[in-house]
Amino acid sequence: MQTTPETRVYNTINGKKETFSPLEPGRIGIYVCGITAYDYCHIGHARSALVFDMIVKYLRYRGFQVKYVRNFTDIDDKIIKRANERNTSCEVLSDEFIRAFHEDMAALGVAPADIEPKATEHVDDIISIIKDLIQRELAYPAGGDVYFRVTRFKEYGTLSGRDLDEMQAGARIEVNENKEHPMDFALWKASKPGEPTWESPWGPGRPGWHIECSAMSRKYLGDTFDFHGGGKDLIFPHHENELAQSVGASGKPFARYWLHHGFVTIKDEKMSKSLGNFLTIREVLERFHPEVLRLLVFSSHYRSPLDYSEAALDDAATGLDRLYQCLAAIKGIPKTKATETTIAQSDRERLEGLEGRFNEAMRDDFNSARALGIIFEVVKTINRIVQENKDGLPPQYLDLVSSTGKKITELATIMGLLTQEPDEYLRRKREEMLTGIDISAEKIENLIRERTEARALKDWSRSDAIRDQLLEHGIILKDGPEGTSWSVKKQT
RNA sequence: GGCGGCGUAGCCAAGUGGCUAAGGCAGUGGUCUGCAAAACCAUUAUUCAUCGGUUCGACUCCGAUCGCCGCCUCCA
Repeated sequence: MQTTPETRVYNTINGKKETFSPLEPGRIGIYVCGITAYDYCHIGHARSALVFDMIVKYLRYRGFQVKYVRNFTDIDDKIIKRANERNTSCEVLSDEFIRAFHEDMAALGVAPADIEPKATEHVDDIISIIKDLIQRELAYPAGGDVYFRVTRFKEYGTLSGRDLDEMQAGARIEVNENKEHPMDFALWKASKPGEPTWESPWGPGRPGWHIECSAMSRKYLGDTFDFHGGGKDLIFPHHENELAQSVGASGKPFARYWLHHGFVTIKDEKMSKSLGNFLTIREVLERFHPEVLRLLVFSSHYRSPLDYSEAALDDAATGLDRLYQCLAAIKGIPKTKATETTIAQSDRERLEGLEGRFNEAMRDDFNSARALGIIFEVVKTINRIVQENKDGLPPQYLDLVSSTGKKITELATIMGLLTQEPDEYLRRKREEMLTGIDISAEKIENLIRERTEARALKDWSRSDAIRDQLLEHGIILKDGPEGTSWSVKKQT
């Protein structure tokens, strides 16, 4: 654990990068809004999970004890609607997609949150917080519903940077006679026939969307805690309303730092269910290694938009191979006793400076893109050293190179990258590619043997014919010092 | 209409009031090879949407213009 230099984070609430200091020294509480479980997750959800996975892992690497809470919304309008369409219950439906979510996260290598609470398991906590709000006259029951009284909460709008008058001007709000003010929002909704229902002081009903997060964050992290995160689209109304509810109920500060990540776009348009331009996580993982997606995601800053395309993933895949190939190459350097070979001072400094520069980047609002750039720089330096010292390196230099390799692996792991054994990764990659090829490995090996004989006889035309034959099957040959190896051509 | 963000090489993407404007992909040149391929190395922006202003000095700060995107309704 290093003496921690300051970490700076961009806080949505004031639009500034601030120096982070935890509420309690050494400990961090973070609440992230998870999914509404009624469908498979798309790449946008993946980005959210990956970004906060990285942030939590980084904070832990920095020595903080992190309590990470990410909820599931398992009761809401969309779930009710979908359950009705499918002729099933909300519970069955949301369970199914929570399971699917866990599968997707496991496939992505995203660690589970420490606590993953569900709204339906916290109805008592929700009711209790609503009572507090009513008592403080920040909420009122009306026609079986309960609404938050926005005009009573002076700071309403501070998170999203708007004020009530502005919002009303351009508002597209449904008419609701029960509400005192058009911007008042539901804390509790009277249930309609056939909907899941809980008893409450205001009659049978169910929680509104925002209140669950106020109740669950309070329960697991307390009234005031460090980080609250989610996608930019949650800033308004979800987080604005949460803030109002929580501060309203407790009279204390709520989240101290608000982190919001940018969207995944496709052709520069937001990926969303309503636009229908989304890809599910499982669809993408059918075609790409999870670390490829991670490399793409962390190649841009978490607050920027991220444009998704197959081409971008192809690029990322090539980049990932480069990283793994470097690590594999390090293992191949022979050790020599020679003392003639040296590594230039500037190169040594580059290798030794890796962790410091990596941290400089990550400390600055989790700038994973810059951090990756630094890793790639070091990889390039190592590749050059390896190239220039094919005959081997003396022990002290070999130690430097291999410990740098280990450090690269350690740091990349914060982003969930380079988690496999390099040889294993490269081997499996080849195997996976072979599945789309209409020729067996055995047959390939036989042809290679035949070609080797031809080459020994300098029968180049025969040799080239065999190479062309294999190329038709998508197999590329490589003649190296230890004989001929082969790989599968990239599919285009 | 209100609020916010973005515009950096062929593509993606960091970054800074003044040292060589990271890095990845693609391209080009080389090493290697019988020729290739793969891998590796080298190289690729006198310039940061446009026009003004502040400054000794701006791509970085300010203003305007153009273009793109997001939020204001469910949404990661």
